[in-house]
Amino acid sequence: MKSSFNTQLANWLLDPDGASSPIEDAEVLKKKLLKEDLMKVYEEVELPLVQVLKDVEAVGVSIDTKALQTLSRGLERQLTVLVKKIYKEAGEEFNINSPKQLLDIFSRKLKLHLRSTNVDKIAQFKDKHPLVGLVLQYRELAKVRSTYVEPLLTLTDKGSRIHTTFIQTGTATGRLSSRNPNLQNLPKESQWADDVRRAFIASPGYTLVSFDYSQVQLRILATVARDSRLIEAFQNGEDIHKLTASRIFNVSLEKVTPQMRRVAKTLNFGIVYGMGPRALSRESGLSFIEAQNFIDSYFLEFSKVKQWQEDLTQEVSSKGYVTNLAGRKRYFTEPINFRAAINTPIQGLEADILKRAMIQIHDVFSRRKEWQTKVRLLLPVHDELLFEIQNDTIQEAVPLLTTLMESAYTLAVPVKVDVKMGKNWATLTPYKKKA
DNA sequence: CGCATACGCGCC
DNA sequence: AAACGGCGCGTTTGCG
Repeated sequence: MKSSFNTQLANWLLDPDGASSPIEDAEVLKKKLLKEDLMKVYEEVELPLVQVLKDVEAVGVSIDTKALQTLSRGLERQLTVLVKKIYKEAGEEFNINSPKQLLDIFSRKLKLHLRSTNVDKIAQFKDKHPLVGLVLQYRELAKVRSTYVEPLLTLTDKGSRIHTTFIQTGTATGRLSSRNPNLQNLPKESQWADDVRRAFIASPGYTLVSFDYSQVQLRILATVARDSRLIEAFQNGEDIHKLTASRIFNVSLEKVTPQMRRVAKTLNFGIVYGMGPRALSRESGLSFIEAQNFIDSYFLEFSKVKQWQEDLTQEVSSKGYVTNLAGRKRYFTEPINFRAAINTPIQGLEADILKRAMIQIHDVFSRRKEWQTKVRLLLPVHDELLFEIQNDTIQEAVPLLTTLMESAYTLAVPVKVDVKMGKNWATLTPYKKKA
């Protein structure tokens, strides 16, 4: 089979931010890929992934359009009621969707002089005036309807399946993105999440099975920072957030309260993003000083992580780029965003792990003709793969898929996958191996 | 009038 | 005063 050189992939790998002008000539691009040590990730990951994604797009996800239509009508009705209430409370009609007009209303009617109307800023004033709560309710409903329910109904095909488009060359870190519709940002925790996700169903005779990499970014951090404490904790299957809590609060593991663990969890995830005290205090409710102290304690305890961050900022300053363990590369220009630089090798390797898993799985299952239609990849979501599997094949396929995902890439710590299954995407329950 | 931008918000 | 990384999208608003 003739496989022509993919210039789009090559251009993107050479400069995933798309800052420099694309080079057209394939021979020049090949030389550049070699020179920049990007040929491996091109040949082993991006090129084979093209066909995998095509297949995934073609399969699509089955949608319960009846459920969506019911949801749509319900939202419509409730929104009508809400709008009336809001106009009444405000004493006039205005465009609730306009932050500008909303600020004006808040200022004139509530004597609340704000510079932003986002939920974090205004939620605290819910008790002060009923209008605030009503507006937030309206926002939630309007968001669900206009961003999810209506577009999903529009984009579902005659066979009740929806086909997203994956953008393989759209992100700076190596992740995929999804559009028309974006199936990677469906509500999960909000009040309406289940109503939306219930509409994503398994084909008749199939079951949805999701495979989630467990704390993969922290496992990558442990690996790249070579932090022995983190590595040990993952090797021993310890509760990583509890461990962090114990260290930063300077108490024994048994004395860690749920509260302390929560802060530690925020911090653990934040570290990956280069989080500062301000962000931590905002996220956790701690004071700025407390947040600063916890970050200091964290770096005192996990000094290798601190060291890794410092080394990396050095490197990006001198070389002008960062790479991840898979060889993927991202250039930074002045002024360098060091937080992005810190996050890039972690988020990027996560993407490479998932991509390698997808390719591996595609290879294995396309070789087994009898399994081709029985195990279908429906959707990658950054650290998760959603499949639909024919009911009589689940017991056989799940362990194999789990193993393939867990062995897609070798880290300094075990790579673990959590499996859940169900008839729709809202009600997945942990997979239990049959005895 | 269409297009680009800002805002706000959903996910990992 | 401020900076927590990566996305896509609906709506409003300003610009040309």
